[in-house]
Amino acid sequence: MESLKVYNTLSGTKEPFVPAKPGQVRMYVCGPTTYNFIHLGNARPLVVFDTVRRYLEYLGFEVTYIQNFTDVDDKIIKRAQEEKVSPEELVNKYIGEYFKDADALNVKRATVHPRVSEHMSDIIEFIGKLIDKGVAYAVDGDVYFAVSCFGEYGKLSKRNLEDLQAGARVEVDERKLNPADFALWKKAKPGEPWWDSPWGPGRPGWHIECSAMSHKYLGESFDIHGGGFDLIFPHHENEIAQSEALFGAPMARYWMHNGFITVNEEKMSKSLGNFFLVRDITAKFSPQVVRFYLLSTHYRSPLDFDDGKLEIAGKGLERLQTAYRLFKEYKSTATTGIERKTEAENYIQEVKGLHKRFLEAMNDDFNTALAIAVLFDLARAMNGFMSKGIEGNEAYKALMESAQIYEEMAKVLGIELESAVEQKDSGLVDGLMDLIIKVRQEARAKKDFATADAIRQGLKEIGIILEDTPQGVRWRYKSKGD
RNA sequence: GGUGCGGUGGCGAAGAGGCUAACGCUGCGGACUGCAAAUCCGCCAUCCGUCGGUUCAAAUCCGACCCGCACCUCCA
Repeated sequence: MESLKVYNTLSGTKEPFVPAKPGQVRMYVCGPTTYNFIHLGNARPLVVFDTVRRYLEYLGFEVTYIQNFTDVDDKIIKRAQEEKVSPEELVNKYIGEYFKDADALNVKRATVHPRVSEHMSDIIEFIGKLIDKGVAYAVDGDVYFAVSCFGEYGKLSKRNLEDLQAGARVEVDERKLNPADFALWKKAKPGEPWWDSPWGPGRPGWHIECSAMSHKYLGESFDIHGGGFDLIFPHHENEIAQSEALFGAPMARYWMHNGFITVNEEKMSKSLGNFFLVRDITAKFSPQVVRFYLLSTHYRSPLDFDDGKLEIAGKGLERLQTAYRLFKEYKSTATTGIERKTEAENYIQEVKGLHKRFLEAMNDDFNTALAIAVLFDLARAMNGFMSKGIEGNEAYKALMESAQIYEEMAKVLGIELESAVEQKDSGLVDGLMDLIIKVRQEARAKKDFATADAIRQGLKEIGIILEDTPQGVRWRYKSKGD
């Protein structure tokens, strides 16, 4: 089987994935600027790279995962002034809120979540070294990186300095040596937060934080650097310039970029104002559905958002969860019967084939859309096997094995197989339901279908679904969308 | 203007030289059922933006064109 391949923005091709240190993966993902709740566009890289991480861990790599918080920034200052709170308060609030959303989406915590405000000395030191190296210069309190000193500038975004100048939409600052030079340190303006530095009071430019912090936690050269497509230029291009000019080594071996979420085919962004907060979406749909939806398209493709798409995702996820629920029931009521060894063996062969297809999908640049398709195939295989009423030891073992593989796959994708509304809370409810079902069964036995249907309908209205199956009566809580 | 990505059934979405073009939703037919639901079985693109070309063979490669999107400015 082909081993893992990763699309590298730097080369524009899929490359075999080989980390610098065998068995270990060091990755850095650009995190949000914490001045608001996160929106769906922010959520995509979280879920995508969390899935990348989960798969790498599944493959047995030890993953060091760093995700920063940009907590020093113009927009934060502005927002803090508007809300009449200090930038610190604002940032702490939204970092707390960030974790609520990320946790709900099943995004694992990073190994470290470094914050700019807590790494000022690292950043200042980094800038100092760039000046010493002669690739950065200070001009009355500001410090700029001299792009012309870095010969490979533009290699990530595939542009050269001439192109950039031709397309420049920003007014030229006469103090810069080259119009494309970018700020490493910005002189403090009145009323803004500032830190002391050798160049006077000020604060870091946007790009330097990632160079300084990734260096601190992952070293001069690490394996994967991830983020959204829109960070390729200028953010990641500038990070490369800073880090590689200083260390002379490739900053990251693989650069991965996720596509955008669009709304009516237009990019969802804060500046366009067409964004949807994760918080507002999860008020209508379960966070699990949101995660499932985000993974249902390959991470590099654009993904259009509207409620209808989430409804469809919800139905799909429910199908997967139903299969798992049926398995749990089968497991608890499994009986011994006639051995059907051939069927069991055929089944397990099919399951193994599906498992292989799942790995192939994930190995092909984390093709979660295909991986999910395999999950559907496995769900159907399990349902089919169970519905045949095959019994006996071999069948039981085969089904247990398939369910274990099913669980593994779901875990790699971070998808919960047990619906959030599934928790059968107390014995009291179970007892009451047994009683109600018994009464209804008596009505059915007497062909009093009016009563039976009224009970079923009534339960539905309070959120409980009854199903009369050949195997008996089943009940479950209604999920969002039912 | 420069750079990059994409156009696959009613919808969403995989596939990137050669099995009947996955998978999900929807729809239709069947099994099961008092009915409903769930589940299972089957059907639904002679065709992959358009026009040419390469090839024994193309949705997949090449060229031109049309359309959409993104980046070049803060943005995931």
